[in-house]
Amino acid sequence: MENPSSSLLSGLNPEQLAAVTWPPAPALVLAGAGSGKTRVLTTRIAWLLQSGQASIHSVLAVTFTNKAAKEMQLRLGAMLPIPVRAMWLGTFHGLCHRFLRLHYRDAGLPAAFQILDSGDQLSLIKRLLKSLNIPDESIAPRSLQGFINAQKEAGLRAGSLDAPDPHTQRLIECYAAYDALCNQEGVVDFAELMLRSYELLQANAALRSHYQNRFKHILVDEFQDTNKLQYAWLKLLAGEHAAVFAVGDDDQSIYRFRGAHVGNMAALMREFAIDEPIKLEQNYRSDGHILTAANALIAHNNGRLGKNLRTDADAGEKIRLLQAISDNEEAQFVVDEARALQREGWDLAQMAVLYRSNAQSRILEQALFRAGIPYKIYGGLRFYERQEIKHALAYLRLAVNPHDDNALLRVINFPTRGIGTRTVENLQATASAEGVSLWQAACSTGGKQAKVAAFVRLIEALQSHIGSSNLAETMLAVVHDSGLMAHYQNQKGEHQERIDNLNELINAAVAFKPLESNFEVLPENAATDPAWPILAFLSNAALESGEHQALAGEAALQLMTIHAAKGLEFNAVFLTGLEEGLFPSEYSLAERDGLEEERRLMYVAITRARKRLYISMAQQRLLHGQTHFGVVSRFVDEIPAAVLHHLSPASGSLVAQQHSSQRSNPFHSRSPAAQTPEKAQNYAGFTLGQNVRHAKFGTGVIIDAVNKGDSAKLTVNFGKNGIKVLDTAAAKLSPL
DNA sequence: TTCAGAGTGGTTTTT
DNA sequence: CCACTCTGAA
Repeated sequence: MENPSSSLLSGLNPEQLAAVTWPPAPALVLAGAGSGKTRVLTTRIAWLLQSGQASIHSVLAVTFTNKAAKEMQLRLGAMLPIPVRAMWLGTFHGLCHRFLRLHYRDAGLPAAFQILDSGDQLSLIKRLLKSLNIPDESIAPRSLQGFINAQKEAGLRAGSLDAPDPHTQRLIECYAAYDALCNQEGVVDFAELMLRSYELLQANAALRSHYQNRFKHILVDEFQDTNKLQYAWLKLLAGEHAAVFAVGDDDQSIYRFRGAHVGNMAALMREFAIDEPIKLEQNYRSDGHILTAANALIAHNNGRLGKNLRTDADAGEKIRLLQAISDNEEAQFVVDEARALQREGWDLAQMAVLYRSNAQSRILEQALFRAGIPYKIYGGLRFYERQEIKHALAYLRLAVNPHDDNALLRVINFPTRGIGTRTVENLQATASAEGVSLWQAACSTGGKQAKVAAFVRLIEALQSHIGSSNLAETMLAVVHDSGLMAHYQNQKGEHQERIDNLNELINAAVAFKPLESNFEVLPENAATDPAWPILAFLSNAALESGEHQALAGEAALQLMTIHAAKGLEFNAVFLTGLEEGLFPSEYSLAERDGLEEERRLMYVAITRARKRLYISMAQQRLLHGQTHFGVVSRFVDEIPAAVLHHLSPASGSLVAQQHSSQRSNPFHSRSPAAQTPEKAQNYAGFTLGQNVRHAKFGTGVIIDAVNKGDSAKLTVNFGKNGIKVLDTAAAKLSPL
């Protein structure tokens, strides 16, 4: 009989197999672009569960984006019949949120605490600065926001900071005032979700040991993107015993500007005594020339952990390089080539146009629009960030947590109900004089002001709705009773989209699956508090506002920044705007190691392409209303000339002669069939997944076995000592 | 209170 | 160039 793990593990290359079946000890997997990183991560979880080494209770798996988390859930669910949603599998912020909902009391938070997204955070900061009489030119709201987030991401509270200069001193004071205000209003920003969780684990020994004992396996995706706080949180959760299994690629670290700390990879190796990372260097995505270019480019960086991608694919086509006279010509080139490829049978949805900054998209858009080529731009305004949606949610937030001043200010006069700046200022004065929230001030002065009183009654009506109806009915009431829907319906002009969005929000409330299935143990307020479904819905909206739903529909050319393209792949990629100053960006050159980060970005861009890669630049470009004259980016010079094919825009047909016949993707793993775990079979006294010790190779884990009469042939992964096949008749193996 | 016109500033982005 | 914020008049 075939052993149960074989179907799970079949099709893995030796490196992947070594990673998937690594014994329960800390490991760092250096996974190059297109090397099957997600597959390794999910297969390892499945293997740990199937071989009985772990239960879904003892695994924690963390990613950065909701997209990645969903992908893992999906794949895992396809491999094993398990209640995936109850697992601690999610984003850093999502898991911390779950933790804080469970332990809100210990964390010092109200049961109805709300999450601030970055827009909410910024408006709260503006309000704070105004109340402190600090003018914008003294401290810009955005810079304070950056300061606060950076401190939190480094795990630092205002009280523990020292000021090297008077300006920083002011910033620190504002930080302290900001935290106080958030506490007063019962709101937490994204970074606070992490920091509060970390501090709670650190301060509460009982809680800490509970979770440390619970999580035997901690798996981390995109580890190179973790910031210092996230790393500290992981370390605290891991305690002395958990097997931290981190997957990442230092060459794809492109988020330093928001706190990512590549140094965490070296720190992990040092602090968890990992001798050597496991390297996944076999690339299953790109043709040879493309990979050659990527390897050569990234070799210009210093301080890499060291990794070189290889492929079994053919060299494929050379990279096509165009120096256009102008940005218009560059855009026209993209249009012509995309059309030509489409005529050859390439799928439009499998082509992408990438650029360094969003500002570059406009001219491409115009050209595509004129040519009638369908396209889809990623990275626009997200659903939950649209103003009509934020307004509706603010009514809801106010209903569950009336002390949320941010929410009150957003909707007290929207739609306009005659409560102007003057009235609001009076409320703010009353509130700060009496040390109460705006809501309380509105309630107490409402008697004198009919308009304010009407607003108070509106919110109270919504509150009573919560007690008597379900989420969907409450949402319906919010959208209509607030006057929002009527407001957009009565306005002439372009408001149909907003109306559609509000209806879509009601649909989302109807379809919302309560978070209950995300908890094995429910928070204490979940069963008793009628507002719980609303809290769940609002949290979900804040944490998952980033999901750009891939629109199913007509095939469209994909336009996005290089950052947004990370993790994606396309048959053909147009990499545009390769000019000094633009890419690498002027900004980056001033920063320490900024150029290296830009080069990693270029590396990410190149490795998105499977079959065909175009690189283009414009000698003349209109930026901020001014014409810039650019020279070719140094990154182009760092690609070996042997893999480049220069195109000349004057030569008529730009499409090179070769036709690519392999459109279907010959590689790519078959997804292993769903597999029910079978009863552990006995192999000469051993079972799959069992940990064993060998005199010479140390401790390892059994990943495969075949019975052979009285003895058995065991395949054992000894971690850094490799994978060995041992005969129980000869080898001295003892159970651990 | 509201709306329209002047002014300003402008990487990358997830949660 | 364009999108967003602020200021002044109706």
